Amino acid sequence: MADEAKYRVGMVSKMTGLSTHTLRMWEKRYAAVLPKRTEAGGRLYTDADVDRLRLLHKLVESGHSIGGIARLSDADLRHMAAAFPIASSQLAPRHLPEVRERVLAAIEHLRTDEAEQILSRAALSNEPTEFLKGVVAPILVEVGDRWERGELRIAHEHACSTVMRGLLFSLMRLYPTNDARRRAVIATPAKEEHELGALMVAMLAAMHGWSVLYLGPNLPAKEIAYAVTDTDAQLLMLSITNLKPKESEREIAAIESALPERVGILVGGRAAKVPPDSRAQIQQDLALVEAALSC
Amino acid sequence: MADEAKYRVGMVSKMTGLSTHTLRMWEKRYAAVLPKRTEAGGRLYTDADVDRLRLLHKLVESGHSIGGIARLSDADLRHMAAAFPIASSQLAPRHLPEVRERVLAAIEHLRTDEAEQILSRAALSNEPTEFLKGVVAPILVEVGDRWERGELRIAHEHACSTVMRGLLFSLMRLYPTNDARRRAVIATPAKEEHELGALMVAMLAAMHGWSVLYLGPNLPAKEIAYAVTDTDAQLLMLSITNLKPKESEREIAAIESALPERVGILVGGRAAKVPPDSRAQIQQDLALVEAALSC
DNA sequence: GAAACCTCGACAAGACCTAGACATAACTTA
DNA sequence: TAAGTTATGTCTAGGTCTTGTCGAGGTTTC
Repeated sequence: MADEAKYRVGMVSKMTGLSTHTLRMWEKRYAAVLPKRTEAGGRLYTDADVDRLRLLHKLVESGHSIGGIARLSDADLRHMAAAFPIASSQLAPRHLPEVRERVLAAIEHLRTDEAEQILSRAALSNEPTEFLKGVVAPILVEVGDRWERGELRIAHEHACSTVMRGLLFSLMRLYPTNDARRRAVIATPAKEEHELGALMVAMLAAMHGWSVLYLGPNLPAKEIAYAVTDTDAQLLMLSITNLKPKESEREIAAIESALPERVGILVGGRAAKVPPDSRAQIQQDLALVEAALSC
Repeated sequence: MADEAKYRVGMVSKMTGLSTHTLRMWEKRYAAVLPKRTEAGGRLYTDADVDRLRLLHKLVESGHSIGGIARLSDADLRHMAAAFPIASSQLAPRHLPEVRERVLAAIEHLRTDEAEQILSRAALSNEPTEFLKGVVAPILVEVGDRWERGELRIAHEHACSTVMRGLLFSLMRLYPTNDARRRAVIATPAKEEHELGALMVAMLAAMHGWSVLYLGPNLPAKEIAYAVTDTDAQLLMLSITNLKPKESEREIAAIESALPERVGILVGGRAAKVPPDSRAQIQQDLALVEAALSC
């Protein structure tokens, strides 16, 4: 259905912006695409052909010579196009929905470098909280959903997590923390493997001048308590997205009982649940987390 | 499909900021790069050429004379470029054992920011392979050992992994890859959670100009195969440190059977084990991995 | 029958090629 | 210190190659 040859040359000309002359020349001289023919000899292009021609057009406009790139594989072309994003198309993607779309498209094709590039730019040209709430979180949710619907694979989910992890980590380091008085420990309790929420929070905390000790996912209660005590931290932040309510309560109770009174505890994430008598606060909304951090 | 030289001199001029005159002169007088030619005699540069020219340009701008550096190897150039900004500040401890000691001490006190700082400096003032073999790997081993001896806790191990992960990730991004021809997928098979070996290899690959798709740990065979096929990669690198021999063999066999012939497979890590009739190569030594990557 | 296509050959603008001259700055040597 | 040498980027001139566009003459599609 999709690989049916259906477009004639005039149509393709309108679709790609290349003249029919040019289309024929690119075929004759460089074999850029080799469309099927009707019995009478008329050219019939597929969707794939059109995509390829668009790509070639874009690359030629950005300075490549058609003779040099016409015979490269589609994959190579896409890769080259990703390497020249600055040229015309993506100067400053400030519009968050567009950023999301483009990142998702890149993830879908496993082009992590492209995703990283778009994300880094967007991160720098947007308010950090907005960026987290409007780009990072929605993308993670969307990728998760699409995976559950079978539209994406585990490989995509891994690629996405990896990109986000690296990005958040780098962003976190943008904020040099010298404030010894405000130290926060951030981690994920035992059995909770999902660390991206914790990373987002870590970034927010670093941004607000906290000195962050980020310990990553899946850490036993004892260890978390030890880290907090040893570093004399004032705040412990936990992220819980996949635990059962019982597990969540148990872990938090265990951590809490091992901590000195003065330590604040902030728990976030979809599956956060604290025991009834706990002093730990649940805070789902990133903006509220931020508010808590800035005081 | 293999060795695509695709940029003509005008394009390269735009990419590097050097005039076409200068490009030709550097070639004629100093053989700085020796691009392939079209049948008609036109220059055709590869991505590697462009990278090299960028490097040379940078070094020339920072005071070196082109005649003096034009014939040096890529590795030497990169080394010079990395060493240059640090040379003046001499803050960086060059002595690797000292770096190790200081990082370990920082980890012991959960001072991750300090560990990061020392590591970043050391990374920039040393040959990457040396850095990996002399600092990153030994520290990971040492932390593991001390943990087993009860001298360090899980929290330390987590903190250490987190720091290293972030560091390797950032270092990987230092090498922008425009080379569409050499694509590598790097991951860890199902059940293998230990990703730091894979990250080290990913960094090496990026350094050698490979375009790296890093997928992280614990990925099922099908997914790995899908990613390789979908991205048209030439090389798959796996790291296996904690699997049982049987598991290792099973996973690799599964991956291998789902891959096209042309894809090279390189397996590293303490617990790497391949089935007897496999075409996958085992390579434990980072220097040898590097050798495999540079050809 | 008009519009859309086909092939082939021609053409002009611009990108490139080589070779050699030149200007400037840095370094050597008398 | 002055003069000579070397290193290096830029320019010109004359010729070749690349590539988009046109037109002529004929065929297919609607």
